[in-house]
Amino acid sequence: MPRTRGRAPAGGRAEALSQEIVVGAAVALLDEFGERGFTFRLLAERLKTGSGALYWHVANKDELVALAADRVLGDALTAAPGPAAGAGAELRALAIAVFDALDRHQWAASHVTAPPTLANALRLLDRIGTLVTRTGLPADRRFAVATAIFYYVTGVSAQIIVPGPAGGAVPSRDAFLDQTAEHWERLDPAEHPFLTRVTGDLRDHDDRDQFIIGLDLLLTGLDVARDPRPPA
Amino acid sequence: MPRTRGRAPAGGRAEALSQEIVVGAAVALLDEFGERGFTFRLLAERLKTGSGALYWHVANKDELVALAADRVLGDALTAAPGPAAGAGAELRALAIAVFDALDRHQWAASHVTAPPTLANALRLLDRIGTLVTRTGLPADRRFAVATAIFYYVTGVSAQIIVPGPAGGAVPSRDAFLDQTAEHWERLDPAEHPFLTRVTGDLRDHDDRDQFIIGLDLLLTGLDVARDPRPPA
DNA sequence: ACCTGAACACCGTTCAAGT
DNA sequence: ACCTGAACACCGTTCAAGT
Repeated sequence: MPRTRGRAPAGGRAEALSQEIVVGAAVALLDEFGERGFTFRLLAERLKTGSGALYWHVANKDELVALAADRVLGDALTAAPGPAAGAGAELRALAIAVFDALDRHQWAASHVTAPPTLANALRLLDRIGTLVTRTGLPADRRFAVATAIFYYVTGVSAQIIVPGPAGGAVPSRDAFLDQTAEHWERLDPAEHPFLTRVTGDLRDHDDRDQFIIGLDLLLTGLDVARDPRPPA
Repeated sequence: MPRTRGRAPAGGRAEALSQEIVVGAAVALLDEFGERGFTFRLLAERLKTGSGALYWHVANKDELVALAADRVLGDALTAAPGPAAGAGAELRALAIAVFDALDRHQWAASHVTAPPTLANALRLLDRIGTLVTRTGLPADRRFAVATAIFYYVTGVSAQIIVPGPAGGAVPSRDAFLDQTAEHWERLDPAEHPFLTRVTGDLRDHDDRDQFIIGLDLLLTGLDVARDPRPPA
């Protein structure tokens, strides 16, 4: 039972404020209004408190958003499936679980920084490193490879998951892709020989599949690094 | 010769404003003061104009920063070395040139979005796609692989290159790493079996090398995808 | 120890007015 | 067509005062 020292909370709030409550409310508002629409005033209102009160629980807005993003990572870790057939498969499932969690909270990906210092980012890197170890990779390469996978997951997710304008409003991803594809089609084929030929792929592609394709390239590379075969 | 219609520019500015001049000044100020310290007022002052004048040349601050980031990508493209021995080697050199350019302008990486719409981002993806084509990868996989490499380069760069506080002030990356390593050392080895064993690697690692290690994993994966060998 | 809410310093953007 | 600069609406953060 949480001790409630000092004055009882005002308004309708049942519990005293805590960092956990503040971060939880921040996640909800970031989901709802996006990073743009998320303000301390709004958060204070939602928590029925003064905006100054928040500074008792977090140092500033940057720290709060970082903590909110770390909580999203925590969701991914608990959502990730358990032991699978082989460390490689488990690594793949973990990475996809993180992508999916970040996709559900589009503002979050760009706030996961490296090297990790927050609790769930640390857990994630540790789990990746443990799985990399289990693939049999020599000890002197484990840190670099684990970090590379961590960077891929968070960095590429942030690149793919562009935080659409508002939370609920989806201004049609298809419309955006169509518009971009038309733009590419109007380019000069002499200057853009590749792009002018792949507009069909652009229209059809799926973001999650794209993430997985790159991930599989990376994991294949890991496989080769672990067990190099002589050139044919 | 640029036509200068209307009133001659005030103050000491020799030329009329243009989007090119505005973006150039924005890059300089972003380098100097970081994204935090970069304001339209400061930019207007630097250009000896009113802050409202900037809105004649760019729609808003977001667009201006995106254009500034795209210019950094342009630098990378002109800096990238020419034809190398093999498409794979050229791909690798191009990716590293982009990383280096983004490293020189730490605010830029997180503002390169996908799918690309700005001029230099389009050039970069086209160049990557052309090189991927030259490796001999079948047509139906080129788009996905080229995009994966593009995402890796921009996304992982953004993750690795954390925009230090101010522009010139370097609050010692080593100090930060030391501090993080100490943090990891204090973790419970039962909960973090991997991290507590790699603090040495953390202290010693080089960001650019890390980028390249992941890149090489990816390119190895591409190599295998292009020319799959039967399992041993 | 924790909360309140007004006050401060600042910022992006707009716009009527100029040339 | 392009620039000026004041004005508007808003925001993160601080802090004296409360309990």
